[in-house]
Amino acid sequence: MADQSKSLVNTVELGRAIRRNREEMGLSLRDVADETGVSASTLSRIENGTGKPDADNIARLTAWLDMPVERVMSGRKTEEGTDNSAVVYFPHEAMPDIVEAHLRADRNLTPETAKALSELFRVAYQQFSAPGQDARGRNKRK
Amino acid sequence: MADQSKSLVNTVELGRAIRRNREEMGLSLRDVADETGVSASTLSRIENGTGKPDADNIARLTAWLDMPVERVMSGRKTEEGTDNSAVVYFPHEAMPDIVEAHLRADRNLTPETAKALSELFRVAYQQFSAPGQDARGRNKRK
DNA sequence: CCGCTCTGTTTCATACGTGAAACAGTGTAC
DNA sequence: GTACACTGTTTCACGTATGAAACAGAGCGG
Repeated sequence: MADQSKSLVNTVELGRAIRRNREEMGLSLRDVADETGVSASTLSRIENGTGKPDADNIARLTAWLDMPVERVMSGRKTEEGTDNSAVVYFPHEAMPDIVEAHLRADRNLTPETAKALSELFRVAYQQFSAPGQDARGRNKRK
Repeated sequence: MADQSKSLVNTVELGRAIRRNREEMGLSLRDVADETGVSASTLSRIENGTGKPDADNIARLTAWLDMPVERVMSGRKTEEGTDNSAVVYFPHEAMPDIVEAHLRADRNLTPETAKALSELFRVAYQQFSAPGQDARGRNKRK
């Protein structure tokens, strides 16, 4: 009998991800409610990790987060350990953006912390990047 | 306001997949119930497509089927987007490793600089990561 | 025939997730 | 001041998914 007690839905992570994303965008609960079709009350409960959202709402919210559902519904055994399938190589000058995106996606960080870290990283990276050979014009976008 | 009415869970496909898999293996509903932790009655309902299973049961059953949850919960597929092709979701605590790997892959940095940056990042990240939150145990029974 | 064991299905009471609406702060304007 | 508009949270009635148990067959051995 496969462990009937344990909840396979990571409500805490989902809640944190939503709150982070929402605050980053400067949206209210009711704004997100309008966008996703999930009521503000339910959103509040999910962000605070009380109870467990039903499948429809999980689908709506992960879609809104542009996040894979597996991230939240961990029925599968995800070969724990350094899953380097997550490591991808990328256009080199986009590094700060990539890091920033990753930081934003990291629900262990508050939005403020994520922003601070990405700023720190951006500065440090640009400081140290290509001190001598940045003759090649292609640089950070935006 | 995203379609509030439409169900985002493909119960029919899930039910069919389960029944096919189960009959292929020559298992009874109660066998699968024992393996997955989903009761036989619920399994019967799901196989016949009546009602909508909750998130936990979907997780359990897709795991048993070794089927990606996206197959059944079609909130939306990650297709377009702002060049997040390089941005992937990753194991939560592996963030510093990811960044380090990226830095190492960056040809604009000397190995020394890459190492220094990754060290800096690692320290800063661990410093700010996960301030107080821990997994709040929410299993009342067992 | 009866009894037994298996099957899938269907009650049934319970638990709980849900959205609307009420609530409690917090600004901000007048 | 006191209105007003916003915020997040909580209350509430309701719908519904759930598992245990009851049910209805089917197949088989005595």
